[in-house]
Amino acid sequence: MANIKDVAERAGVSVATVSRVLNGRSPVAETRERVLAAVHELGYRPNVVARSLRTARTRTLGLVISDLRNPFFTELADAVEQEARRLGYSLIIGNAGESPQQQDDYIRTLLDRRIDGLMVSSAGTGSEMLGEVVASDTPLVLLDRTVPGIAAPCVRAAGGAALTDLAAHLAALGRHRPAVIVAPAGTPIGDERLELFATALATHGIALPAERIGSSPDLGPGGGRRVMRELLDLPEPPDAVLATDNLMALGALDEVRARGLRVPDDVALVAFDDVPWFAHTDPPLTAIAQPTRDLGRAAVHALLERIEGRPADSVLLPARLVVRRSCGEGPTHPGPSH
Amino acid sequence: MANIKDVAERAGVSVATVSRVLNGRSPVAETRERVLAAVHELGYRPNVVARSLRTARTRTLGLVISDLRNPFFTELADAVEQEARRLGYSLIIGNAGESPQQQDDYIRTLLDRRIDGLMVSSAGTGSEMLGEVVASDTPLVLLDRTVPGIAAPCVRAAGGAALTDLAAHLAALGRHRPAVIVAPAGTPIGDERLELFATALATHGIALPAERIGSSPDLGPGGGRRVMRELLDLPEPPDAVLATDNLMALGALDEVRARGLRVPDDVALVAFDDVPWFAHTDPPLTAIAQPTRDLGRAAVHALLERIEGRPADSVLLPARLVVRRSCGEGPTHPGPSH
DNA sequence: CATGGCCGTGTAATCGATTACCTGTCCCCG
DNA sequence: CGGGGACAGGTAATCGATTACACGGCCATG
Repeated sequence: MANIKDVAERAGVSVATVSRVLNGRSPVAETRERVLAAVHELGYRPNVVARSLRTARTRTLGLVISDLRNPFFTELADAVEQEARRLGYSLIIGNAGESPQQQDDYIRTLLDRRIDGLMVSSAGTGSEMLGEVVASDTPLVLLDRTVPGIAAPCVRAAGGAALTDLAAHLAALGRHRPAVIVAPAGTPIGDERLELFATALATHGIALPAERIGSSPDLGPGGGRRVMRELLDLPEPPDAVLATDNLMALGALDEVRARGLRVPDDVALVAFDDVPWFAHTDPPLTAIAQPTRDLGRAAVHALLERIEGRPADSVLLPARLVVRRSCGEGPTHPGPSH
Repeated sequence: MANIKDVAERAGVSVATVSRVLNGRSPVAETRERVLAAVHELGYRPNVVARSLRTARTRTLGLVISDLRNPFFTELADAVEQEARRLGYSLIIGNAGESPQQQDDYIRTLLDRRIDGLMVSSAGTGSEMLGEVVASDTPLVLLDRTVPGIAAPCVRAAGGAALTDLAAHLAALGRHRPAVIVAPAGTPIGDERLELFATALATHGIALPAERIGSSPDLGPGGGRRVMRELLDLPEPPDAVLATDNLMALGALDEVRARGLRVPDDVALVAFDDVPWFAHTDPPLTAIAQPTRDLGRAAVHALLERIEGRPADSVLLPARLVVRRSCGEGPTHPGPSH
């Protein structure tokens, strides 16, 4: 593969001149033409590895997400990737698979590659690598999930308004025994959603007792199903369940159907995170939709601010309630009317 | 951030010795200890950019896929990423969004970054960049989709057996007016699936006339829905539809429901590509499942063979039919019995 | 006791770019 | 007509690693 020296020789100039032409500096028209011709004839492309070594910038961002197979994170990653690319950056996506160990592994790799900035949607709790990121001066932005003790801007959705709407929705439908399926206590975002929901319910005089708060360390469908089983086995089973993750909601739905029960007749079901598929499940699921693509874009922008040396603030974007049919009453929907 | 020179100074040795210790070459125990101590105290990590410049290897692979938001490709990407990481490689995922132009853009970027090898699940047809990849001697493996005229091993699923099973399944259920929703003619993989299916149907004496072969350049739900509309508007509408992509199947399902028709009562629906959500749609969809994770692993292995200078063969892994309820009869399934 | 080989380690070239600094030309103006 | 400034473009240092080659010390062997 041709390098800058080959181009210089063919154009009869020095490497410095070639570099200047390609980076839009001084040279005069005639020289410039010769260089560009040589570049074209040789099919020359600058070696970004060498360039990065010299300039100490890689024009690459890192994104570590909790679970690539979770459609919420997929869409987030897609949005981040598009925005990064639009701004001239490449993106390396790291998949932590909800394991803090794997997450640290990946952050390590990304730091080694000297990425210009890092976005992390943190898996689980305590990760010493995040501390190292801050110590290494690599610009960092947290995405979707905050991490206590880490001084970095966080971009996420504010669920308050949507959860208030949801509480009102459930109250209006006469559901008075709500339950929640959350990530284990200690996960900042789970705790927050739980608290906001409980507060919203309280304004309608509805309680959320501890036994109707179920959690599982497995954030996939399996975990959701197991928690739903426990909830349904309660002496006073819930008449409405909010799952704080879309995959857990799916598992919960499985358990309901496996028992021959029906949503929403026997129990209402709501998911946090709206994903396209929820419109096609049986029944279509009411969900709290995060502004996923906006979150991705905002994260990239915040990160670029930090990369360029400016401070960046945390960003909170509002989530909203999308009512379908899984609570007993939905919008008139062009679907089969059974 | 500390570099190799800092380590050398602190350990009282030369940079060469440090490099040798870290790469497991000669040095003697005592020197080695001093070096490792210095590495540890300084928190030294080798600069992979500099290393790559020198060694001309980046230990990074590229994967360009057609659409990150399509769950089939997501799972594929996830499998590829895990296997690559297991073998000590990083992965840069590029999202072509079904646009050949964007695909070429991304391939260009990846070549510029001097990735060690490239996997491409090609969007659409004719891409001159793929030719350039071959010309640049960058190891290349095609994934899921072949590209005529490109001499590279291709890893994909063989749909023959599954499509034969499907034809038998439909025949047994008395469906005699099948239709197909495919990508536009010319897309190698679409054509192939179509042909295999037609052949399989023929052995049961079932015809697949041209008017029941619908295609759309839009491979998302929108395209699927539009094609399904045309099919249902036929004077003799089909009683079974195979969509060769999971998102198109989803759009098709939408159209059926929007008309107040029912699956499978009014029309059977089958999707190529099984994704977890199909078990939760209304009704659960019968699908042809590709061995997605195996495909991802095989692609990485084939690519590494080529990177290490050995030839690599194309790989064909069998797909299989997963029967659910969208053709009118499914396995006893723990679901609501309505 | 001299010589040769081996082993551990240092010196310096190298990868391919960017860029500070210097040189040489040309032109303008006093 | 000479001096200075502007500007094009060349020379060489630099980024941080790897690695070919050289060197010196030690041991073994003739």
